[in-house]
Amino acid sequence: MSTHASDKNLLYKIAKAYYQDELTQHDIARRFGLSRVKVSRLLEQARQEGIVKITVVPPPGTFADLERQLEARFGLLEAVVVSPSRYDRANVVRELGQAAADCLMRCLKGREILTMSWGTTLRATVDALPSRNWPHMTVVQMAGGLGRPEAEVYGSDLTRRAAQALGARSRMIPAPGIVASKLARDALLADTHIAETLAMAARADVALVGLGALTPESVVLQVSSLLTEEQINELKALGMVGDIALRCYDAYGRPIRHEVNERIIAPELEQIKRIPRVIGVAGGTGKYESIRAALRGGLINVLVTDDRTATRLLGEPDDPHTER
Amino acid sequence: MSTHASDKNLLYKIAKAYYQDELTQHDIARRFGLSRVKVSRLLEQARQEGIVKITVVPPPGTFADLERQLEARFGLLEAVVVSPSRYDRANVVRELGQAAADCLMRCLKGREILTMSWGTTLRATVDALPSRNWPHMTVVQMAGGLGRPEAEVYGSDLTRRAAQALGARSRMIPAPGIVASKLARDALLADTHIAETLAMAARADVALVGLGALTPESVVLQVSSLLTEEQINELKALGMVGDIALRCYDAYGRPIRHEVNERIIAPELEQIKRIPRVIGVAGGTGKYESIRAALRGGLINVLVTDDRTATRLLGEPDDPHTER
DNA sequence: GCCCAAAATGAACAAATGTTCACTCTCGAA
DNA sequence: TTCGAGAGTGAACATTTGTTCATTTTGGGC
Repeated sequence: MSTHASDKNLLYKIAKAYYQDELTQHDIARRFGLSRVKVSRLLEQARQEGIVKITVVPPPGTFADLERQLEARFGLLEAVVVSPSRYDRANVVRELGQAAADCLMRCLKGREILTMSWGTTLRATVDALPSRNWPHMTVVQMAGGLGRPEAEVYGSDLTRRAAQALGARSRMIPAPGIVASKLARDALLADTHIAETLAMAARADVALVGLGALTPESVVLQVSSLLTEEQINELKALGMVGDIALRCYDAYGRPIRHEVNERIIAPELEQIKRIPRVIGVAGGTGKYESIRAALRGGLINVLVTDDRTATRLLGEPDDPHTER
Repeated sequence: MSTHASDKNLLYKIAKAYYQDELTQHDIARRFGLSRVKVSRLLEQARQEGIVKITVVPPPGTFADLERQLEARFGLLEAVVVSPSRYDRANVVRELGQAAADCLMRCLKGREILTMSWGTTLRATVDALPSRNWPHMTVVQMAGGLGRPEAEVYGSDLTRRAAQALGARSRMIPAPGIVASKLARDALLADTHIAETLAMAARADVALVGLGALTPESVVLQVSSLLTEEQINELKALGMVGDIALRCYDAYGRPIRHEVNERIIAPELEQIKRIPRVIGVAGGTGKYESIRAALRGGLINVLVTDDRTATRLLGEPDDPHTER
């Protein structure tokens, strides 16, 4: 329903008064002898008819629209896309870490429970954390450690360093991530401290996780002492494309049923999904399938990645399996 | 204070979410893990920094900006500018009448007291009134009549016709506008009905008035039976440039002190100024000085005129005497 | 490490805006 | 004329947004 000229003129004058002169609808109503409700409706009409145009200017050199598409497509709370200056693994990881740290800091206020796994990307994230003094925050280790206990890269190290940077309390899991048998795990879970720590991780406000993939660097694939070649092949055969905190998932982000699950010290995927904010950080070559799966399965709701991966993720047709 | 790229990116995403996706600030806050207040502030910043641009598109073929300038310059509630198809007096008056009728109808709701003077322009206005059924409205004659009582153009005629068109009650002044002596006027004002009608006019919600000018067609100048040539010259000598409902004013819209005032049956200019909405209708050649004076003196707060006069009114330097 | 000024924060409040719903008005048909 | 459908209206209510102010946090100097 279009209106004739004199009506448009009124719409224009009211819109000018509202958006330009910043009068309130109440004032405009009094001025023109209309009711406030009517002014509200006329403004609505002015927007409808394009008399008022609101544009949001994309800041140059950012990937805001790519991010918005990712958010929309995969139902994310937020997507963060970085454009690495070089695409070698070390640099991608460093820049992802920086972006993830920014993104994390933005949503922390200093009184939350933060849980985190470990991995190269998260290490870069921790390295990029600014220093704070947040005694009311707790950083909780999400999964048991891997590798030899004296190797500081995995296990409690990142949690400790993150807590230190933020001036927060920390809560460690003094146990390996994969143990030799279900029995061994049950024994460890009988330990009050370990059980409570896992419970705490499960009810964290924010989780910060890396997305493992089937690349040669993969942590999971390297612990040959506990996972045999055969078991790894079984997992692959069951469709495994990646893991979050040792919990393996298939191409749709569904947990893989396998005996190995019973030997892992970490929250289950279903528990992780219940955490309000799960920030997944991953990018670079080889992570694509794992990220896609985590997105499809709704395992994470914030994604920090690089522009190439982002573009690739959007390059596919829509997919009915996508959950969120 | 400018911000760096990643901040702008956040501003952009929030602005998009707010203005484009129409999420509430509350939702956006939850989504990005911020407080609502912060989102409000970031949006403010986004507008400041020009990330959000709001434009109001002027509808073609109207004089909205001319109107807005008039409003701003003379502190009007509203200005209405028409562009007559031809500039002969008859046509200008007809189109002014149409516009004035629209403007009047827009601010009437059907329960007000409307008071009106008379004149050719107001006649055109009344002719353009649509038909309504507003039994709770009252149309009050503002000034006594002029000319021979049997001539229907002046006096009560317009008031009656306006009331009829609107289905409203009417209230007439059964008396001439200018009488022979102060004594005669006092006698008339002793009449309860006349006195009450004038009082009612003075507390009207809306007044509709023509602006008289010193043109040959002027009604005031033609009533030679009551105003002598000499008196008219005296008025001119005192600076008279026009009148509203027989009340003469000078170039700054100030009332002119003269004996004639005491013989007029109409509210004083000061009383008219107190009416919340005084719509002045005038345009075409010769009305300029009178309009300018009425605007300067704040005698009217809504002006309906033609584009040439409007342009001319804006063409002058600012003037410290202007009141509103 | 400690301290301070300045900036940032969010809870509580105040204002502005949007929405609903019962009612009124208008217009056209009978 | 009367009648009724449909549009239009604004009071009351609900929601959203803006502002203030006491407090916290931050960054920088020592």
